[in-house]
Amino acid sequence: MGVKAEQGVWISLEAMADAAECLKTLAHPHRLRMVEMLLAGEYTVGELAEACGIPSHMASEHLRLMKDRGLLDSDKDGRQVYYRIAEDGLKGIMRCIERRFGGG
Amino acid sequence: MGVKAEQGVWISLEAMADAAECLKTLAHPHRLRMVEMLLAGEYTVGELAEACGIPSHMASEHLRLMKDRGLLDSDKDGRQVYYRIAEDGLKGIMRCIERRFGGG
DNA sequence: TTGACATGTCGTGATGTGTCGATATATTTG
DNA sequence: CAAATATATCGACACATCACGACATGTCAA
Repeated sequence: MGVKAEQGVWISLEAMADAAECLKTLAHPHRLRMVEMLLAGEYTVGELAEACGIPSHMASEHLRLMKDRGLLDSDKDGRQVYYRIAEDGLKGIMRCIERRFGGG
Repeated sequence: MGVKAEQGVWISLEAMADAAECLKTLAHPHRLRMVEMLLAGEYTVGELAEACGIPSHMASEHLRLMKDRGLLDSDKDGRQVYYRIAEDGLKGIMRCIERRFGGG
């Protein structure tokens, strides 16, 4: 007990606040599902909404939140809007989630 | 645009809810700092509190939250309490965070 | 036993978040 | 133009979260 490694320098609390905001944005079952899907390809608001079982105007709000925080980006095509991953780090996080929570 | 991979089966929304709860628990700068430290060794409530710059009774609340949700465990030694990592998956998540937010 | 110390618990007020219905905007089709 | 469709926005409400002070518990040492 009390055994600790020799390390005195940690990630700054400011960086941890950024990381926390990113995790908080991700920490919702529907948003996680959307990110999971978008890591595999592009989807419209309606497709993402249907996969989550929610009305599309709610999907739109989740997507806007993630876009505002830099996680996603979007392209308009006619009256549809395609979203895609903008933050590269999401791939690694989702891999961790799949390892721990997937196929169980 | 509209290019998507051939995949029809995602992690269940129930599993995503579990993952979301885990991420939400982690999504706080002080809790992230605590987890980062505990991945390197064992620390007492007071040591973790000082590293975060918060009173120890607040550190105690964060630690209880993470323990209640299965992320941490603790051992009492006299009047001190040592916390340690209980959830193996935290290692991978923290590695992602260090890659993306560390040293920058 | 008394006091100091480490940790934990409780109640509260401020702030943030999720959900939903109603409505708005933009685009295509007839 | 009018109707239908896809997406976005607004306002309101319930609910969760956070930081904090006050207080409680347990442990050690004099």
